[in-house]
Amino acid sequence: MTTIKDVARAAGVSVATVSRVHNESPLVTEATRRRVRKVAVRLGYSPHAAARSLSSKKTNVIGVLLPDLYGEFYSELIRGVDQCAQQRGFHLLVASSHNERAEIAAAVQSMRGRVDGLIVMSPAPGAHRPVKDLPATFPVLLLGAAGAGFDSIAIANEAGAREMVQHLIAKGHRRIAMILGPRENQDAAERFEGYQGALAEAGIEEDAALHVTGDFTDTSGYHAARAILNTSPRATAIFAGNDAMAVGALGALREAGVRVPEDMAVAGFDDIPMSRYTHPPLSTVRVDIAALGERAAVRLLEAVANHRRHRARREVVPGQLIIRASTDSP
Amino acid sequence: MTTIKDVARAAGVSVATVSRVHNESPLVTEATRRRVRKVAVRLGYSPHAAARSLSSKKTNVIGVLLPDLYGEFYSELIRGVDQCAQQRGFHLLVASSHNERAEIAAAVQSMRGRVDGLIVMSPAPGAHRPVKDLPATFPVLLLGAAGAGFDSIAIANEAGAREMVQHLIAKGHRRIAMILGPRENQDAAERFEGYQGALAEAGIEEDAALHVTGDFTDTSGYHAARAILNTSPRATAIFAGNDAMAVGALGALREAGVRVPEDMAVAGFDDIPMSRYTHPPLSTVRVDIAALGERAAVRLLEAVANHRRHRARREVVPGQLIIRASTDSP
DNA sequence: CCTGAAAATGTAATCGTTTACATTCCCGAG
DNA sequence: CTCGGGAATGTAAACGATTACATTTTCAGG
Repeated sequence: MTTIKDVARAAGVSVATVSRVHNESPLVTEATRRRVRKVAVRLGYSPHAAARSLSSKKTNVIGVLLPDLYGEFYSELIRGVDQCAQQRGFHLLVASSHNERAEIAAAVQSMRGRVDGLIVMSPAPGAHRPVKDLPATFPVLLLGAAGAGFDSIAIANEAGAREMVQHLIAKGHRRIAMILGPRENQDAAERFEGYQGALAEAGIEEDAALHVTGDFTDTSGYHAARAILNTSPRATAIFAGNDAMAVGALGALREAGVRVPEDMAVAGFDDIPMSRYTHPPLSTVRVDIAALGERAAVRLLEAVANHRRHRARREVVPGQLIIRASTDSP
Repeated sequence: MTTIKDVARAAGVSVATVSRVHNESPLVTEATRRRVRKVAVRLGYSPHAAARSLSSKKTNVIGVLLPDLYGEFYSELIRGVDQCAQQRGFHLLVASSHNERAEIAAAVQSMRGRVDGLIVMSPAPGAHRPVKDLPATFPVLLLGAAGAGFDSIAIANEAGAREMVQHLIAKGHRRIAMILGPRENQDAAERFEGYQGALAEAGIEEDAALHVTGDFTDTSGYHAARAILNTSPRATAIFAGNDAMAVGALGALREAGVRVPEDMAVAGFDDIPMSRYTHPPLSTVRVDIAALGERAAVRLLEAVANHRRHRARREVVPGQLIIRASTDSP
């Protein structure tokens, strides 16, 4: 591998000059610059990132720590983050910490000296604890759960869920079942609160028999829907904690010969690409995940650039009600 | 930030000893080891990755270079790679190079000194060229396109497509349209070859009017299907170059009141999660993407471990025909 | 108690950059 | 022609680890 020294020697200059050329320093003659560039290309030189970041204390990498990597949600998120990062010359170090406190801590640890900042998506509330014993000046952006003193971006789960349930109520539904997300999952909990809020507002009393717990997978939605079909009096609408479960529910209903939306309305949350193509197309709450990721990256890189004197802010991005055929008639 | 020196001083040993403790060297007394560990924890020390990799010439990171990040394919791939990598203590540096030769080159360049090995997915044949001027010993695994002297893993596109078209022919179809993937995309080209092969075998002559080009997005599939509806005599089956386009096609057919599979059979390729839930469920060729990614990581890490004396191999993973309702009747 | 080899620890060079500081070069003003 | 001062370049000290090699400690065997 050619190093900066090789280039310096071959170009007849010092390493400092070569370094300056590569960092666009104005302190080099145009002639020297050209000569060095040419030699560098000829020798196939490219700076050694580790060495560079050791001495400059910048890695030009941001870490993305996710609870999982399964499904379109994370894929979109990464895409959004990458878009912004790449554009600003940053790389992405991705890690999934299967949601256990210890694993998050380990991941955070092992990223020290590897990244300039961290986007942490903590599904369970308080999972950002391990992040605490990073130096206070280390830029961290929390996605989902907020934490005092931390930058964060969250989805307006409660408001979105509330609006969707209000929509169902407006369509005349009274017995509205909900397929909950995993316990301990913050998004899931907030969406449930929105659901409860809408019912309370409308003076509809809750029936615990209509609350079925899933785990955000389509399979769990399938089973949940079957359970809901056995309620009596039977529910007339299902609000699923996310689209994947709603899709599973649609499958169960089709199998059971239950017509959607005539016999049972179904709504989801997330607006994954697939929702447009289910049969019938799924009403849902859209959150532009890629945009969310991009925004997260922007905010984080801001913090990275400032380092000092950076006030942490909390930001909530609203969802948008998308009404499709699956909730269309009363 | 605490460095190894701080720990050494506080523990009353030399930096070498601290380093040895962290690297599980057997050359330390149990007593010293414990003492150092304790101090390290107390000071919140964790080794600086850049420094470590500068001197040890190992980064414990593998790079994943993808043409894009949109859609479940890449998400699954990353998941598979991460699973293996994480388990072996490696991190993942993800980058998308929007498919242009120059960008790939830039990405490869900027990864020098950052990663121990590279998984490169090159959609266009020959896109691995920029990889060439890495030192010959640098571990690279090509995904998709093969290259002489490179390790590679590819999907059996041609065989899979051929089998699917054979299936359609067996169902009695003669006028089978194909929605092609982007020109220049290797997977797309191979799938087209499989299609042509199956037709030729069956003695069916090709009709260029039945070849519509898309770009692997559902939207392009939608438009392609509309074009296909206007062919005359009208095709009775559509083989889409991937599932996303097949899904788009299904949308167009539903809009046009064309029944699937009675009036028009539809098949795809990839078996994305959504295929199970379309209406009707989509026949497709399954490729276990996550497994593919995992396999890629295994192969790459093997090469990383060996470094020298590593024979490059080419590996092809077969697809599996998944017949669902969308191609069920003649 | 001594000896010497093995075990434990320490010293210092090294990895490839960046960058503060020192040096040299160049050129216009006097 | 000399001088001064900015511009261009060079020198060498970091950065924080790893690791040959050197040194000290330990301890079994005589």
